[in-house]
Amino acid sequence: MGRKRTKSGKIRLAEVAELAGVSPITASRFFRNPEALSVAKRTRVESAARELGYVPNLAARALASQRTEVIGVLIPSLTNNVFSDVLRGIYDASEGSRYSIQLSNTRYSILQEEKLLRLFLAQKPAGLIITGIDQTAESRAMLEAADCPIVQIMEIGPNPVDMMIGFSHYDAARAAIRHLFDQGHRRIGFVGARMDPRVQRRLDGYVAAMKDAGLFDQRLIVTTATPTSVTLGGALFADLLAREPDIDAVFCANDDLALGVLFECRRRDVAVPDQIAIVGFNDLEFMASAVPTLTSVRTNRYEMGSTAAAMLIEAIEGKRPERPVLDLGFTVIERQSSLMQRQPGGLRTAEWSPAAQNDSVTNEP
Amino acid sequence: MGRKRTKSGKIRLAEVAELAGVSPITASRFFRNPEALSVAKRTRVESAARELGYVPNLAARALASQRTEVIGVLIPSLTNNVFSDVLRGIYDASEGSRYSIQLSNTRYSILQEEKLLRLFLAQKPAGLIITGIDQTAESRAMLEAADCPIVQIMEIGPNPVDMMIGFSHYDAARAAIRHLFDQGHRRIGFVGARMDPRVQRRLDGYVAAMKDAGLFDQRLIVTTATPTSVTLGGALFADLLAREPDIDAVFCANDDLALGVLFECRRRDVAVPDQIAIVGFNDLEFMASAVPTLTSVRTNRYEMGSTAAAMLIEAIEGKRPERPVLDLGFTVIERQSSLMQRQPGGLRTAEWSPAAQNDSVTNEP
DNA sequence: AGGAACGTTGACAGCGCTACCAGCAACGAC
DNA sequence: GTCGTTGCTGGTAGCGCTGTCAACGTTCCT
Repeated sequence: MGRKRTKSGKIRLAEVAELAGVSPITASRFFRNPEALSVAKRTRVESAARELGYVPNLAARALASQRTEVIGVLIPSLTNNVFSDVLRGIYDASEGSRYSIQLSNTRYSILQEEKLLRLFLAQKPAGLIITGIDQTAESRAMLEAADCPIVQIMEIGPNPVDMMIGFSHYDAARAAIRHLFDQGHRRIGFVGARMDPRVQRRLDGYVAAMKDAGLFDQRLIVTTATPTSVTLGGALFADLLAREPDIDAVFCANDDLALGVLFECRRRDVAVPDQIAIVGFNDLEFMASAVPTLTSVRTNRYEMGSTAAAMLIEAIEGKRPERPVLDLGFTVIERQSSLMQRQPGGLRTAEWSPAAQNDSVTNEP
Repeated sequence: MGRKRTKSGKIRLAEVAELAGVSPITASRFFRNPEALSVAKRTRVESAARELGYVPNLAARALASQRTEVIGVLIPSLTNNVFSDVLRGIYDASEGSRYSIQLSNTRYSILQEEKLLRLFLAQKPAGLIITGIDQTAESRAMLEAADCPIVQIMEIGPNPVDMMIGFSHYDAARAAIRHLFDQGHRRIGFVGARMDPRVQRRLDGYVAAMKDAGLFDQRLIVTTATPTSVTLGGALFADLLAREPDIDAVFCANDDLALGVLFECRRRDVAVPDQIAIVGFNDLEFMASAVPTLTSVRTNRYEMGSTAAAMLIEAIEGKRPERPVLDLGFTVIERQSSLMQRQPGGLRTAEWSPAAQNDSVTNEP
């Protein structure tokens, strides 16, 4: 009776084919492209597979077809809330598809990223999602030589490797500062941590806005390479306040820092927003709940992840998007921490959509 | 000249072997068990591999060896901070090993878990990390039949499938309540969300502690199946307070809820801890930074992840741990939000270590 | 009616690696 | 000196699947 089963007792494609009364290759096609089969054989194979509880062997498939059904994802941090939202989007969008996610953590190092990229590409992934637009020259070359679709996420920039989805951190920061100007603030501090490329571009946006208004002062900027935390936000703000007691607002490069600043204000009995206005970045869930509620720049992180994965899967399957670069925009969510006169509703938003926009404050260099 | 290269231009093991002047199988052994080679051949293969930039084809390896070098990880949520810490531990511990992590999200559904488990096991993972001790009977059967090491994480219970690492949520909750008793609180509310099995066991611990003290009152408990959030913490607390205005403390099933409660207190001008004491669970970073600082039960999440992965890898390689069940314990971090008289140092801790412990409050049923 | 075009199916030959077993030299025990 | 025994190396034969191409009807066009 030949070898009916492998020693491990697993059902092979050949068994399914035999039960269905077709050749193995026909059974194989059923799983990859059912439309190519006649209805009769399709149902036969389907019921045979179900009856035997067949599960394809992905290793054999990968070896024979010279490609895997793995989407590689490179992100800089697993701890950061921002990435957990993005990841959730990626996993949600890939669920139900044939593709599985292979995740790796670059720890904010582009050298580590290069190393992981080499590893990933050697396994011929079906597609790749990478964070940001700052890769080493070597990484860039590998990406360009890769024969799979690639999506860069988190921000947009001039030279996409392939597809790109994100928003302008520079513009978002400028919009936040403009909001503070609108509320009458002039001595606006900047608090930033980690200082990865995207935080750096937020700083650039802040600097540009301040310079445009003739209000730039280097001493208003406090940054550190240390990873971000709520506690750190409080500490950096304390430093800033000690040095520049006349500041009237703080723009924080992320919401954890903003929460830390809020707590530090409370600790020092500094009134928010009357003495110090606070603006954060990302609009994490707690911002709406804090007392006072905290203004932040909402970024569409979940959508970034899910859209990136969806675009990637489409591209893998040959349907390339009409526009390879997608700007998801951002929204300044104005809340109590930065509004000088309370609004009746308590919430105003200044949305910035990338499509139809002619706004001098956010778009000028 | 035979086929020197595959069409894709990739270096194969055979090329490395040829350059090194050994047989392919010897080259293969170099990558799996270098000690089995003579020093001369070892160095020859090593330099040949380096020179050609050889990267093994994992699909072929998996197919030939009938096993993969993949560690499957099943967690219920990607959003929850708790799991991002655990995950970081897992990824850190697996880095540098030959194993790669395959992550899937059960979304707190044991049916989804069962489905994913079936998928994972079909690919013969090298090992498996699963969350919690509540699996379907079907899942349980599959796990017991699986021929790979398995670690259950996040909590400990009576019947490990294989290895287990975590702590007693029940005991941790009791320790938190005991701390509140010590501080003179009697009408202690419970605020919980999502109500997954571990939160449920925290509730059980709370109930047991309250009953033991003769202080149990069903009306002190507010729970919901809704996913947790800071905002939700405030809302649940508002409900509780409306119904039971005489409460003097709240034990929150997690720190997000606790932060929400703190904000709600601030919103209502309820003094913390003088009118209401607050205790959270997990000791996320912001708890130490809040105003007042928030008491919480510290859980060793990163260690749980890293130790689980390390144990698993050891077990995969044949070195099974002496004790398959590891209790990582917890620590009640006492901070301002629950201390009736301020301590000079501002921080006291009541550590509970699983090893040498004879504490009636935490260990009685 | 002849032929092209299409849809459907199957035979064959690997994909790149490792399990298994055999072979060979060097060594020590009797 | 013979016989294991050990350490290292290589040959053979797949692992389970799919790419390629050829072959077979069937339909449709001219």
